[in-house]
Amino acid sequence: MSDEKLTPQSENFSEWYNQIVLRADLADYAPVRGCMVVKPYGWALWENIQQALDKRFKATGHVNAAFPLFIPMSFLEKEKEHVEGFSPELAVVTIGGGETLEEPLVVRPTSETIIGYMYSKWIRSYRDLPILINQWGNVVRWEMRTRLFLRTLEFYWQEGHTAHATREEAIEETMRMLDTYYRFAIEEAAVPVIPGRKSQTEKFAGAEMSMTIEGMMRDTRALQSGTSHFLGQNFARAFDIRFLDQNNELQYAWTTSWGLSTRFIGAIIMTHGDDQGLILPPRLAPIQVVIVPIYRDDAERSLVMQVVDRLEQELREVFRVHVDRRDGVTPGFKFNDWEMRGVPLRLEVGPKDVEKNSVALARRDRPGKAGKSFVSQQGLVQTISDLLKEIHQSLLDRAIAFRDSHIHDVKDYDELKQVVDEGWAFAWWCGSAACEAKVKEDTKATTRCIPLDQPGGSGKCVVCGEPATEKVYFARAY
RNA sequence: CGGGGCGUGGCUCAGCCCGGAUAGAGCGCACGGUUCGGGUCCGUGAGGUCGGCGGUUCAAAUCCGCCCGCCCCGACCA
Repeated sequence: MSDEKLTPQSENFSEWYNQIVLRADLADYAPVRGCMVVKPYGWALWENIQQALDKRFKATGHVNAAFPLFIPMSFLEKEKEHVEGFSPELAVVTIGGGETLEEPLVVRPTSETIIGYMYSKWIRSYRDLPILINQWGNVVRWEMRTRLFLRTLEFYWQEGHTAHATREEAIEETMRMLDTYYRFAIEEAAVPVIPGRKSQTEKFAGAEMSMTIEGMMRDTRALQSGTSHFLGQNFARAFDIRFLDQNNELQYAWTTSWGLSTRFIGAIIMTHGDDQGLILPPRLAPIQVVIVPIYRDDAERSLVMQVVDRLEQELREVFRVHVDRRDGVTPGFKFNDWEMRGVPLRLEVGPKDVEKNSVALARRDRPGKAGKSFVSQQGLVQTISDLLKEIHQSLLDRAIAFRDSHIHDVKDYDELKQVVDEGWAFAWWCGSAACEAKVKEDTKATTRCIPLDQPGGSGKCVVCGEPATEKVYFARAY
């Protein structure tokens, strides 16, 4: 499977990424340009992401539903910014059943329009609000350049769409879902994203305000890892989503939408991975503990397997466990193989362990001997449980340390230009699109977000020197 | 869409410039043995009409034309 060494991150980060996706068995290239096949191991990871998020959505009062893949072209055209933003990347169906369609159907690039249409049918009274619906599905955006997980023509995601009676409530929802993503990223994936607001140029097509969680990858480039949009009344007006309020007055609803996609798998890979391969955060890893039996001959084998089988039964109750029963490959090969696949914890059982009632544990976040320990078979569930928590924390700590050491509080424009080559710049910004554009032209860096966490006070825009009240991150992004 | 690179067994590539007879290697795969606490070793074997179409030629993986696809860099983007 993985016979050769990975290209080191430092040598060619893109190449490292591509190799890891293929060799860790997460996904493969599909026969259609820009499309991917998510392989079972990658899909298992996505399923764990889905479960973790879905639980959080349900806990905040949301329900799931499913809307059609096809959307009438005219729907997209009802919201001006929306159609302008998406029309260049639409896949359009013009023939169905051998006949030219009266109206072309677009394969959904996102579902605000069709859901907006349905909401206008469903909403009559303030008593019908709020509507809090999420959908797990796939969408298509005809991108120029694609990369597995990061940008594919078709991708899997969830999109939440809510409608509210008041502006305040919709904004509250927008922020709640941003916080949901933020906590998911930190608590489940150990990915220390920064929550903040998108600039007007970077916001979602059709939104009044877009919130984002931005992650720093190990090449210091930024990855937008999840978004939550306050759509104002834009889509309500376009689709006539109106209701009678308590005073019997007709009002437009306030809507939000929020999404997180399979791109997040890319975030996990590029936040934690090292030159040995993938490192998966314990709470999301499809396999949390892999057991590698070690033996020389049939006699040792049966001895060892007895213990392995017993431990498997015991651990299976609590963890996602896999026993590597492959014969004909050496333990050393298996070690490397599972490290490539990012399994957070490896458990080795050999003849010596059978004798001493012990096992060897090797943690993925600390390569080599440093991460290896020998522990008793007694109380193993607790030992492993503690260790997995520790691994989660150490992954998070490491990622935070990396992120913070590559964020530079820049004082002037020269420093900004220098810094964005190998990090993020944190700077005062006046909010003008012209200053944003200048930075982009000079450095290829864009504003990533205006973080919620602001130092307060005011300063001078790093580009034009005009008064500024907010600080923003500038970085090169995926 | 602009710039660059590439398409030869499953993978990575050699061969192409300078056309010539059964198209090679390493890895992987199958079988047998050997090994097994950090990517074992040996043997045997299966597997490719060289991206597609057309042209030149006695003869094309090799030369010419068109097309298709992929990767990297840019513009666009979850």
